[in-house]
Amino acid sequence: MNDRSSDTAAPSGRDYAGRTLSERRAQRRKALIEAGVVIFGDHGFRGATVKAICRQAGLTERYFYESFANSEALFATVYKTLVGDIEHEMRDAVDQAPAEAESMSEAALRVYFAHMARPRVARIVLIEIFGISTRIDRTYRATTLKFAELTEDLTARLFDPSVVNAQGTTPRLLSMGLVGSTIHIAMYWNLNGYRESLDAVVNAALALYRAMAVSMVDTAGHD
Amino acid sequence: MNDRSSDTAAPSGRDYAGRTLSERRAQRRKALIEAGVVIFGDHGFRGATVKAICRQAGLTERYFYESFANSEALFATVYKTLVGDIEHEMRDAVDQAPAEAESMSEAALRVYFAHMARPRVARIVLIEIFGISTRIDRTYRATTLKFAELTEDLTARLFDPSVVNAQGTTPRLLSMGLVGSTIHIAMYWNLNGYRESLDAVVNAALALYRAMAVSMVDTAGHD
DNA sequence: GCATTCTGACATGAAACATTGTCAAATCCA
DNA sequence: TGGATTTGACAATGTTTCATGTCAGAATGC
Repeated sequence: MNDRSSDTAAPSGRDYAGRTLSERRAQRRKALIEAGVVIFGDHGFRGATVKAICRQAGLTERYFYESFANSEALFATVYKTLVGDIEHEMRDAVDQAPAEAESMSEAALRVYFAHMARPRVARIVLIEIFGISTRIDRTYRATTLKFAELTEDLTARLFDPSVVNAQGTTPRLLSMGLVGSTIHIAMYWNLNGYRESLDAVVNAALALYRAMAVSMVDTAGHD
Repeated sequence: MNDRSSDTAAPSGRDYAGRTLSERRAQRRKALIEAGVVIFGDHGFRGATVKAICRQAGLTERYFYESFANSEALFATVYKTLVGDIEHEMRDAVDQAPAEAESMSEAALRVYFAHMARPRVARIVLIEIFGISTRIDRTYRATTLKFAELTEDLTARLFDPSVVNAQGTTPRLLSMGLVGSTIHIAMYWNLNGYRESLDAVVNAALALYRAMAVSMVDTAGHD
């Protein structure tokens, strides 16, 4: 359902314009992904046509189906590419930050919101991802889980199991809640026209993480 | 763009089957909204056809266009109806709860998650709402804002402006974050097959509200 | 009872798109 | 250079669905 390796074309696979077949294919595929960011980001998934994407990529429809089975497959790839880049950059920022939960969290959040400041990326990652298909919904769930796990890694000590169980809830639900607060602040930021500064949204998201930390420490201390 | 009052039909508007014209129209409209919950909830917005909705409602296509300009208009009405019911019931629960922030918050959250326990409602309100059109996106933003304001009303004292400004953020962003954490816990609950109990998700959401409250009080006290 | 209106089943037209196919020009390699 | 392949532009086909139209029969008020 995702990508295609070979299909209608190329019985021989010789060079063309100084590039091998696989190089040409990879380049076209990359162009389609970048065009997908533009078209999906500007018109949404529903408003995007294969023709418009190919036009943006400077390719014709035939090459679309060389790399992707349909526009949903391209969308899934676009989404995974964007999220993968963000995750990678976030992990780098965490590694380079002082080894302390607050600094690491702030570094990660700053990277996240810097990406969400790009309207096309924000629209794809925050809005368009929903309601396309159950398959894509599963991709979203998996992605969110990964970020929740990242959150749990970062702040593992905040979610002392005994404390958590005493409150009658689970660390997974709490970290999903924190991830959701971050996502939603970004969503509001985008839908409301980016009126707030980057610092403001980073601090708001961070305040919730900090509050959760403080709350946990307090609860543990008073027991 | 939303609903229609009169159109192709009825130059006279006499009774039929013991009901006036407006009564019949209202009944058909209601049937369409209820059918919309089923069809949109089971197949999503993209997977829903006017024909399927009419079939579910026990009506023919003509009566669809009597009440709605297109399926997007029906979806908007379905969404507003569902959210309006939830909001109404939440406010009732808050009014009947002990006049104390934690009890009121818990009462409201319990109502919210009780509704989100219905898969069709959850899918429409949490998933399908996104990416249909910019108009619907605005509806979502307005709805979320209303819930953020409700949160702010409930916990006004938690968001002492001086405290908040000292943290370099705004109460609106914080309340949006809290609303987002609640929404996202519900989304996870739904996408993950409702594995957790109602109490567990209510407590997880409540923990974040409580944490924010504790954090604010602490910060204010230490200044 | 009867002309009129309402209803439901189905037909029809129109538009948008995805996907495949055609073909001439560009490019390669031998 | 010449045969083969790759590319790009565009046509063609088929499907889907919306939105409206048609029409016979049911129900109404007078």
